Amino acid sequence: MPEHDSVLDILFENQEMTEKQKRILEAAVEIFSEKGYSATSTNEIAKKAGVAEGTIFRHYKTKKDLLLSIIAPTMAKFIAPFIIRDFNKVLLSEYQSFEDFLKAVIINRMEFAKRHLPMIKILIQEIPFHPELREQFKDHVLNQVVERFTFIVETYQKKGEIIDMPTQSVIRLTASSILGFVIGKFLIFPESNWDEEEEIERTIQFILRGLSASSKMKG
Amino acid sequence: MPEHDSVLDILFENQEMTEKQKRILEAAVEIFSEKGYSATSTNEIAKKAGVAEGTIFRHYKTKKDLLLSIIAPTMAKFIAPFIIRDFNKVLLSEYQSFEDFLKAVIINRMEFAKRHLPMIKILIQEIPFHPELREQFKDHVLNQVVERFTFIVETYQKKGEIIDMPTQSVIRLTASSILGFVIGKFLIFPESNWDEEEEIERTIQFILRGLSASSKMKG
Amino acid sequence: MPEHDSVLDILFENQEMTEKQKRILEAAVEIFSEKGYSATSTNEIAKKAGVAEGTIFRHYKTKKDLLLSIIAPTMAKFIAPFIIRDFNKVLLSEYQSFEDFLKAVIINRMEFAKRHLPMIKILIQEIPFHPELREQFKDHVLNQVVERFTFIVETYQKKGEIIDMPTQSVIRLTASSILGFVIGKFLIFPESNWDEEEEIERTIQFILRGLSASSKMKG
Amino acid sequence: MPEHDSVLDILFENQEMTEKQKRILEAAVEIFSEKGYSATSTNEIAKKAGVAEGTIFRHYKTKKDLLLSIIAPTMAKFIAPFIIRDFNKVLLSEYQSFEDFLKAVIINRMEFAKRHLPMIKILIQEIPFHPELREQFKDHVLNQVVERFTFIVETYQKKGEIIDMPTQSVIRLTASSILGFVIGKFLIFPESNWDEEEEIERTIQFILRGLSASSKMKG
DNA sequence: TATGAATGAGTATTCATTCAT
DNA sequence: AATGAATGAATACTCATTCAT
Repeated sequence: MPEHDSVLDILFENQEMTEKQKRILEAAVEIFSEKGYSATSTNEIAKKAGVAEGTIFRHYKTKKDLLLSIIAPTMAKFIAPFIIRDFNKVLLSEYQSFEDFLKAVIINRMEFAKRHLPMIKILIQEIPFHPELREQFKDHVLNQVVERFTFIVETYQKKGEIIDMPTQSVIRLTASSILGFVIGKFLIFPESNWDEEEEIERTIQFILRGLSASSKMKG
Repeated sequence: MPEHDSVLDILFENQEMTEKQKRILEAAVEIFSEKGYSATSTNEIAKKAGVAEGTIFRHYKTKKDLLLSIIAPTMAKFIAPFIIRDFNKVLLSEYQSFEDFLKAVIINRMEFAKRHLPMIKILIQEIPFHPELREQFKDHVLNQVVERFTFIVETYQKKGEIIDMPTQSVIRLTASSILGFVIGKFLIFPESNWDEEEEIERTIQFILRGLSASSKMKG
Repeated sequence: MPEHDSVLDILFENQEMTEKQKRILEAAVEIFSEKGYSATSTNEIAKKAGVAEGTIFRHYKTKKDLLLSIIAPTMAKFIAPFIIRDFNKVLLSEYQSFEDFLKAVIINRMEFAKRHLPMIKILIQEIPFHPELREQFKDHVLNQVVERFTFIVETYQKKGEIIDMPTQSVIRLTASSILGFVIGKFLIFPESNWDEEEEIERTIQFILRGLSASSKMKG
Repeated sequence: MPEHDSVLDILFENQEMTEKQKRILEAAVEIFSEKGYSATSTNEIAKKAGVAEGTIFRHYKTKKDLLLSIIAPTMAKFIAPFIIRDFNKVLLSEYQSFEDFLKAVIINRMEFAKRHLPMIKILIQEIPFHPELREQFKDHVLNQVVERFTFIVETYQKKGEIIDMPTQSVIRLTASSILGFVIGKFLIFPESNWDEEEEIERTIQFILRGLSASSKMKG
């Protein structure tokens, strides 16, 4: 939140960028997220950015390069909070219960997703079509998240707060619920007016109950 | 399920189609699902189908027409089981508990999704970019599903089997969990070998616990 | 000289070509030879040929392909007379002296070069810049020519009609003199009016004397 | 031969040039000779020269200007030895026979061509495509050479050392043989290892015999 | 003098679509 | 019903050149 506070702040950080380059990124994010990467022409981006088409290629060697320069930092920033040093120590000392921890994480990352919605949309839409992005996503996002959360999940499993289940499954179910909310609210029904706070609360409670060890459901 | 049992059966039903037309659909589904609609050229489809490019346009006025002729029947067939007459009556008489019902639905539709994976993938990928598809999806899929399930959900809510929560939220959370599984297993990690049955069971139990009215989580 | 007698006949032979394809070749040959391959735009070719730019690429995958489809047959036809069966036998029985033979060859190939001047010009201009063309030229033209002529040259060397010198040098010196004439007359000074027949005769006599074994020049 | 001994010395002479300007010329010569003028981009030259693209245009108004600044001095230097004052007097007093004279000239200019090969290559390749260069070449090179040599050739013709033939033809045949050697050895087969000295000697003897008046070839 | 961001015209090539056969 | 040649608009990208710094 320093000098710039655009939706694109995470793309601008630590970079010397000309005004035009910023405008190109801005336009690209907007159109990519609206029509998809493939259906977007560089001509269109140039027009919206108010620059000559050639200018795009002075800054990004190819159209794909432009896509990557949007997606890569978005992925990086998305998991940034998880890869601080002593992640586990901090968390375990800071949050008393799994519920507290989960709430904090969900709300925090949901804020991030909401703020950077167009980039998240691009990310979700394009990953399936670009193998190298898929690899990057698996290596730098999924694996990192699983790695960081394993200890946390196991800790609360030992405490009996959450059910005995492979960490991967815990994460999958949790992520599904959250992404389901984000995608539904912001991407599928952007115009309908949900009571956002209440829906978030419902989602969190759903996850907590779903993972709770307390009541045996089967028999 | 009659004479043909291709992955595309649901596209062929009730239609007189020439051999070439079928091959076109087949090729289109495969390439659309691999590279996305926009990134696919009709030339490519023609080549894979082994027909002349002109032949595609004899059967489908435009490339978009071809896309619709894949997506529309897929949406229709996906909700087909829900729009039979006396849906509620049948269900309530057939399944003793919400769990039974939910299991049946999930397993049935998951089978469908698995079988018709490429079409499902196209559906998911393209809906965000085509407003008319989005409308169609809302009107013919979401609304239908919500409508059909409202009575069911309310019934089990009254019985105390599931928590008191707007039907829409129940459906959203349920659908998120299921789609999260399908997308994760088949689209993001097609090569990794999950224990499919066990993961399905975990997903179902997660949903059931998450929706269970039994244990009060918040104090 | 069958049904077609265009300058391009050697490019059309044995091919089913549409009228437009022929016009494309015609235009390409003309402009390539005037401005060089690199300085020629496909747009320009299309305009001169009276076709849409896309039509070029329906027939030739790339601009380079178009170039090759001009150069390859030209090289092939240029050496065609030399790779008939029993080349040596025919020659030795047909021509009494080396002079007769040389005259026949020179006049014949000079006719060819004159007739197909634009293609020859393209060939000469572009070979230095396309390694694969250079290879093709060495393998399919130079080597073939050297191979075919070795026996002939040796025969006349034994008879004492031509000087004792490596075949390659004999061919180099002969070719230089002929090409020097062709290039000078047709490519460098196309407008000046030489007495063609007399210059050809001078060139031939120059070669014959230059290769004659008779008079010892040194001492 | 003074302070600088680069291949480009003839381009640098009599000029104040910045280091960067020299590097630009150097890069241009190298790339032009490798890929041809048209196929070379100023960007590429700038990169190889290690300067900004704008710098090229500070020194040469256009890309063509850059080409001319290479070709013009090369042509000038090539004929420089011929346009000294009292050219004929010097020659006739210095060389006893036509053979001596021819040998001296050939070896001297061949040295020049060898040393400045890339420029010679550019010259040969580009002259056909630039009318103004062609004019310059005719006026400042060909005509000069013919003019200077006429008296020499006629002198030796009178002495009976060389055959009776128009000076232009004598020059053409001589030049063809020499250029044929240079182009063959350095441009077409740069990698093959000819016995250079011997081939030069063969070429000279070929020319001398070819031009000799001694033996009447035609009966 | 030198830079390098910026440009707009131009490049080869691809595209969805048409149409005569 | 099917072809495939043909199209012209659009595509991503390159070019020589300009200009403010």
